[in-house]
Amino acid sequence: MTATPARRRELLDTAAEVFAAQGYNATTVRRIADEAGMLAGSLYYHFDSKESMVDEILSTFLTELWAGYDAVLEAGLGPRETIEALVTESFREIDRHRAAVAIYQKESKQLAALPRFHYLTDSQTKFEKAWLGTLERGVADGVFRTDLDIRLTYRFVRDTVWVAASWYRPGGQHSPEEIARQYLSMVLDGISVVT
Amino acid sequence: MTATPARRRELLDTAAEVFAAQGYNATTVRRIADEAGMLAGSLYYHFDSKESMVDEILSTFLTELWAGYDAVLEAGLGPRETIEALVTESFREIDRHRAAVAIYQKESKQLAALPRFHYLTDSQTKFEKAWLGTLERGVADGVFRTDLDIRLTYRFVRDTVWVAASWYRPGGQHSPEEIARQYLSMVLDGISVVT
Amino acid sequence: MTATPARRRELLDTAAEVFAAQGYNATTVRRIADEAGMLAGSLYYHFDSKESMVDEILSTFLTELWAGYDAVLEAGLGPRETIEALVTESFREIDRHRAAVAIYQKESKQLAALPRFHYLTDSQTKFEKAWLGTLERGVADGVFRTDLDIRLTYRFVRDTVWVAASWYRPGGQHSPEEIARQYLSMVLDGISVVT
Amino acid sequence: MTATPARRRELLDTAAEVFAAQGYNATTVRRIADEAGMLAGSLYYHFDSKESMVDEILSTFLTELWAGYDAVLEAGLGPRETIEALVTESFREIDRHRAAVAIYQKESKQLAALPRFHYLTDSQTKFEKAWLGTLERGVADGVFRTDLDIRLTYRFVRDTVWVAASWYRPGGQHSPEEIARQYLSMVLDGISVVT
DNA sequence: GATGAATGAGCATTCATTCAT
DNA sequence: GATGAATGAATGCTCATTCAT
Repeated sequence: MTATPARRRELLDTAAEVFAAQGYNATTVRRIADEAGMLAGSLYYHFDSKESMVDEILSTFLTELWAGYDAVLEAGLGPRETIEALVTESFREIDRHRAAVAIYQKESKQLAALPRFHYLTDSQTKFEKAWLGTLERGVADGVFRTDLDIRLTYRFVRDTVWVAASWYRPGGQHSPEEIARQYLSMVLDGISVVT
Repeated sequence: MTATPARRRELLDTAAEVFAAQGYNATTVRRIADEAGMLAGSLYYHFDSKESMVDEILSTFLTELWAGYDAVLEAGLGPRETIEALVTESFREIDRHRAAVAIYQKESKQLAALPRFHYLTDSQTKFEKAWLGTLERGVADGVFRTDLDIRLTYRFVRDTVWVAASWYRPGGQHSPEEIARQYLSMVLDGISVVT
Repeated sequence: MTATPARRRELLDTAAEVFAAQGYNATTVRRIADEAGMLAGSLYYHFDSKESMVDEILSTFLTELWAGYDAVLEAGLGPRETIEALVTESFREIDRHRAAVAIYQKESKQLAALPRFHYLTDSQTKFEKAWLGTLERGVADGVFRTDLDIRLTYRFVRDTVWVAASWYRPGGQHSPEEIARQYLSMVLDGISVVT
Repeated sequence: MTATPARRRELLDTAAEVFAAQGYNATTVRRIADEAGMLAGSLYYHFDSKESMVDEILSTFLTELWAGYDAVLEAGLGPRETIEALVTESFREIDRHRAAVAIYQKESKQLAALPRFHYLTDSQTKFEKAWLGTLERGVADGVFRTDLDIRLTYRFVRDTVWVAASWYRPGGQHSPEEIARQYLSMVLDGISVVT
């Protein structure tokens, strides 16, 4: 007999997969239940609502993400190394929580409108502070170019990394670290040959 | 008095705005009608269905996009100049069809499953051929780096450009051309200072 | 330019045809308008409502039917000859008003519930009185069998005649009079060979 | 506690009653639900659609009808006895499935246009073959009159029997067998006194 | 822990009807 | 006489959720 928290995880993983594939709104509770081999009503023994399922999926993911990010940010690295570490950590999270990341990308804007999901906005703010701050520090330190709009750069780097969740498939050709390495190489040095 | 095609356009613009903001599924026909100052049923005088609205929004956009892309591709430019022209053209399209682009980004995967939207898949294929081909040509010509996974590079450049639709607001600080210039600068030369 | 009453007739004939083919409820005003080469709204210049169209179709038919029936009933014929004349007259009406008869058969029960269509019920009553009365007279006179339930006989004869509207096509192989002759022959003498 | 198939039957019986009384199109799903003491949406737990309800009603009826008919047709009876048995069987079916028969009479033409109801057309064809064949055999054998249009006779007998569903009420004065006996007597020997 | 059956609110869509032009 | 555009009520259907068993 599976212990309750394990069963919960299992169900949430199933739900996350379906949410990621079909979108939160387009996913019916019945579909999740089907995938989990039970009837729709039975899910309500485990969860209060469909909303609380995404909630748990996203908050679990964000908790882990911030554990990793905070560790990086508190490590006292230089701006370039911080960026490198954040990107690498991000791809690791994508690897571990692909579905959750995809949901986050697609649905967080909608969900953030609901009070219970305000933490998404908070996270967004913290996120921006971390990345933008690091980039600014890098510009000040002379490691990043000064001729670029810093907010544009921020969006560029941020999106560049996270959209990867839309095509990334765990167990593919490249490890998350390898993908991070190539992405960083492109972001930092560009794709053109230096002449 | 508004001519019929003008009214259609007006309504589609309204619909596109709402679809982009709330997502296709989460958007009710009633909401669109509200926004257009009419009753839900009245929309059906102009359109067959909610589906045919997105259809017209997306196909109009893609038609225009490909007009621009085809012009670039047939201009006989070198790989670097082609990439530059495609990126610039893309940002111009984002400027002109922000809502449509956002819808395309968020919903095309779902919609492409329906027969009537197979042209989305076709477009996707043509798109990949155009960009990937140009990148490969660039690598062969020695203008793009050879040490990068070419498909990774493709996704990097592609996503980098189109996600911009999620935050871009027409009439903002930068013109589409200026944004294109800075994006290109980052993509081609990187964000780090060459030492 | 067509005079108004002629145009009305034309439109009603069109409507009757569609009502008969698709059923009253299933027929949309738009469909009738299409068939008449105009827009749905334009019909309302000629008629108050869809209901008033069937109303006019049915009442016109019933007026003519009763003109014929009354002539027969007042002719002072014997029971057998009366039945023969009524059946013949009925097939002539089916020939002239096929669509109206078909509508009457299919929809009168529903429509009779509405106050404006109470004349359908009245007609039904008169109808029963005429047929049932004649049959009873025939039984009393010894021209019709006495061993049959008279109401059953009435229904038998009535249905037998009118259902023909569901398959009858004007201009077919047999004239209405010929069909009447054969029907009467079956009803009166049976289909089996007398041994 | 009602078992599932029993509940289904119950609901279908309710639906059939309403369909027969108001017509398929004019019957709203809400009305059926009202009659069944539940909400409209609840019906969809048991059935896919309004269409699938008529489908099940009609196909169940036809299955039973053909069981009876086939038994008769395979019994090797003479033409007259076959007609007698078919008519009797028909009235028994009307007795058992009055609502279904009424629906079949009124709606099958419309419904047969839909692919899922093609079996209605098939049944119609088989039906015609059975009756017409028997009549032809009877004419050849000299038990039925030769001076009648055989197709007219077929329609006469067919309609004569089935329209009865429009007025028949189970539990009435006459048993189905008695009605069949009188109908057969009229059809075979006529209503007039042989002089 | 799970099922079966039902709720109730909401949704896309249809359609008879209206009316200014 | 007819059109184009809109109304508003109703319809079939979906779906998250509840709850007795």
